Amino acid sequence: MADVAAEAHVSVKTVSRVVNHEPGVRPDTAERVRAVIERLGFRRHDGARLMRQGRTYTIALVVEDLANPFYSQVGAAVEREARIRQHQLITASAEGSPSRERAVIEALVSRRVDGIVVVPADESASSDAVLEASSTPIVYMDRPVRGTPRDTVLSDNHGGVRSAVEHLVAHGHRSIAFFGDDPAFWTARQRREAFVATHQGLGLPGTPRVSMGPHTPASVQETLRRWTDGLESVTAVITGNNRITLAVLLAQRELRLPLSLIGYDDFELAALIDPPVTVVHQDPAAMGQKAAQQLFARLLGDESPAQTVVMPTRLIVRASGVRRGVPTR
Amino acid sequence: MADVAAEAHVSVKTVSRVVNHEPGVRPDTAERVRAVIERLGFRRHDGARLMRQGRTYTIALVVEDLANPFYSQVGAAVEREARIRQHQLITASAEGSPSRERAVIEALVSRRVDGIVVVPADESASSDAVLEASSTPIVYMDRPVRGTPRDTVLSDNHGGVRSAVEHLVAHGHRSIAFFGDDPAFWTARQRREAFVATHQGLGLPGTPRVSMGPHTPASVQETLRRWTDGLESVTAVITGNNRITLAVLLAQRELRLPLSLIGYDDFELAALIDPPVTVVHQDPAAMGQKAAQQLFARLLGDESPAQTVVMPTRLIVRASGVRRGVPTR
DNA sequence: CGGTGGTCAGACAACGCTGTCATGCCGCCA
DNA sequence: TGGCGGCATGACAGCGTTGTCTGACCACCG
Repeated sequence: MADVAAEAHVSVKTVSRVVNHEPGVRPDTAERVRAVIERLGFRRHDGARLMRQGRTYTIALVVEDLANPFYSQVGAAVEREARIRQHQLITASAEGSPSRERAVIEALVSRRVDGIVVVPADESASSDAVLEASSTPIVYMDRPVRGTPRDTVLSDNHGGVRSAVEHLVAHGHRSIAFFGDDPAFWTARQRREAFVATHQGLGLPGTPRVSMGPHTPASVQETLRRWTDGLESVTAVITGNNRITLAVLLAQRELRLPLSLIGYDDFELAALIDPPVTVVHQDPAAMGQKAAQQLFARLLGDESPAQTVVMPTRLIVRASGVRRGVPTR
Repeated sequence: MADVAAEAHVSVKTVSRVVNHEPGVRPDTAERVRAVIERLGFRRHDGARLMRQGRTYTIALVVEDLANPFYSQVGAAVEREARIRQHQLITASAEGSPSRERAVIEALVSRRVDGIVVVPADESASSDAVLEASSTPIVYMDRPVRGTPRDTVLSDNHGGVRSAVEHLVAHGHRSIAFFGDDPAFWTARQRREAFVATHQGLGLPGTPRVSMGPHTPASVQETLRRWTDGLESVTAVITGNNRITLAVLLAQRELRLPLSLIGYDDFELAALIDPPVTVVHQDPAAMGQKAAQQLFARLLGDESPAQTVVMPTRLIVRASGVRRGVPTR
């Protein structure tokens, strides 16, 4: 900027004014400055600018794994909201490790990002102190966190599972089982509880059959074999996430079981599997958008108490939920 | 930092030394400073630090759409490389628009990111001047760009298509058609050319049947109907990307065509479709990793001439490639 | 013709940190 | 006892901007 100023025989401040379209520069002066800027290929150094202004116009997204479609859709949505508001997005993976997540968040705070959206690795509010000290706004997604209340965007796990159970029951199923993810995950526990509650609420016979992860394809197959072996055979299965849906589909094909199935999370080509798979759809893009909007509201000075939003799920009915199972009697 | 210095009765420079683990501070002094830092919740302001040092320890990735699995895998790989090297990653979508891409790149250059990985929207080197002036290293991915030679990481489109054609021919197919994407895309043109060349190279009868995009499900279905109607019916189809594979699968199901199929790009659950879909797999993670590595080599001072790397593809053989088609005679 | 107000432009400090150089102190040796 | 070297620490400038304040100049009015 100093170079431009010298070349154009003006002060740096005037160059600054021109660059930022500030008023109070005579058109001919501005033109002269612009010409020099063009000639010298000058670009304002945003780092310096933002330092002066105290804001970085940058937000961050911390997730487990960017390649996971759920997170990548969240990422795309958050990036979009950021771009609309002239902010940049830093994305970072914590790879599911709470300690790495903490380190990542601290690094982001050191960079003075304006705010952070996090899908937390666990429920310990391990970065609370840092966030507090720096008063960096944060929005948690998908899973709540203990400690200081913060803005949180969750998915309606309970409603999603309930809609799945109800759908199966409406199609005549009475013997429904649930494959959940590792109960270390909050969402997995939520979905399990929802399954058990709905199972009992609807007065289905017997104890709810539940198998929680971590699963392997072999363990899923083994469990499935056990459940379909005998008089009280399961006729329908609900899965707790994407990966498990895949495992169940494979096992089912292997064992030639005509089970009904409802998967949690929609997936590409679910419609092309035979039979097309009915799923509980959470809308990651909507969740990401909502989280980003919450964050930006805070950045604009919203001081209201922390808020938890529960996003609805939607049952996408395809063919796999209808009765076609092994008769129970 | 000044606050800490005052509180600990030392100079800011000493605080700086402690924060950065520089030698030349007496242990007891360091300890006192650390205590104050802890008490005050001080965090070094990386923006200021990086400004002083001239590097931002930040790289950027510019793609079309973060939610697209191809790009999200690239993103995850690039982020990983960045994290390993203590850099942050800014991700940005250009949504396929060259002008937006240009704006995005200019913004990144203004932020003085240390380097950029781009999947370019088109072949016009529209950001050349800016990159040149700022001497920001850039690596192009998936598609080359005209203008100044730059590091580029491509996929072996020719080899991928050739392996697909050869696989089909090996299974007795003689009448193979190709559905490509919009020829505005460099990769689409590459794959088309590869198809035509291989078709002729192997001495397959007739003119190669090719349909280029943009496609709609309806247009795909119509074309497919035409090609399978009559004596010279097509028995196998090769698709030019993911989306087209999906469209063909749907059309095929609709029309009840027992076509063989090889898709470009692997996709989740390709193994679960009936029959499981044989695909040409490009490895987005490997491409992203390679691109990031190239970029970091430049950041470390590698001054060698721009380099183009072509990453191999792999044919993942499932069932859909074998002969099962309508007899040609 | 002096005063007033408006327009354009520049000087200067500051954002928070670090690189460079200077300083003070201590111990050691001749 | 004077000189020297090494260690711990600090003063200061500067990274590239922008906010604030000041100043020069001009036009206009009474």
